[in-house]
Amino acid sequence: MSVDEIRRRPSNTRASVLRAPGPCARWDDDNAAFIREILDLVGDKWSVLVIGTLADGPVRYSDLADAIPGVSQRMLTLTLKQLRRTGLVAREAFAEVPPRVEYRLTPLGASLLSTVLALAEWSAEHFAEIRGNQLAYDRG
Amino acid sequence: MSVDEIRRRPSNTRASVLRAPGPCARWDDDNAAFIREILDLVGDKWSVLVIGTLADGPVRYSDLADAIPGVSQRMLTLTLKQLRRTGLVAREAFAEVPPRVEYRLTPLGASLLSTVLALAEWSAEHFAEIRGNQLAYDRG
DNA sequence: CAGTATCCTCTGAGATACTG
DNA sequence: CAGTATCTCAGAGGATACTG
Repeated sequence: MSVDEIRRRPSNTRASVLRAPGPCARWDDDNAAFIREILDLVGDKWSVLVIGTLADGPVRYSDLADAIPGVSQRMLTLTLKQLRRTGLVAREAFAEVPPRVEYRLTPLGASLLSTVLALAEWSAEHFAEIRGNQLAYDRG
Repeated sequence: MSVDEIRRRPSNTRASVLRAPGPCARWDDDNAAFIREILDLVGDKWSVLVIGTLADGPVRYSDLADAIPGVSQRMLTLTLKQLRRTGLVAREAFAEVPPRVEYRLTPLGASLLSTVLALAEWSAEHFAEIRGNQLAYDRG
């Protein structure tokens, strides 16, 4: 899929209006909003860390909290809720004492994991280059 | 590169400390911070839209503003500054009247574009499924 | 045209305390 | 254990006006 196809992808929420031709390609409002929605999800402060933690199999709530440095209970709960709503993560509660709740990736979540992994790989590859650019820029 | 390799990738900022083994894999603090840094960049409200707009070649400041729905001058300027600092975007000013300034992707920026495109493609493929999940979740 | 400068608002998110 | 309920605050980001 090309950039332009994504930019112009017909919206299924309302008729998308092609803007008047200009000096460069323009984002259709709907598609810009849609991309932003996915990026909000992926770019969310904790989502990707949660997804990465669930890569190897089901994990309990408290183990998630331990595995992810710095996450608060509130944010972990909100993040999990959001991921469940999107269908990336499934929750299973066991009727035991003490209570046990496990979270795991759905197939959809697993497919996103591999995509996000490509981004992580890119980051790892260009880490040094980016740091160098930042230093050079900051020097003047 | 596997999830675990990314999770454990040795930091070049300070010695990374492997955490005590637990019930599930844990993120090393440094690597979690690094991934968050890249996701902050990519997940930024305007960055990806700017990068996508520059996909086809150099674009002037005011054309960028027109091409990206809803961006304010302030945010466009800040986003471009950030992208330049990271080395994803280059700026060229022409000594003319009226002044002309063009922005274009660097090779680094172009390589990120293709990676982000994979994410956009994933989004497009699973758009309907995600919307359905959200509806189902919201119903009860 | 291509930005800066300033003000202002509103939300993301941490800390803390409580509960089934 | 696995959450929820409040309080609080910094800062992301919009609107507007100004400038080289």
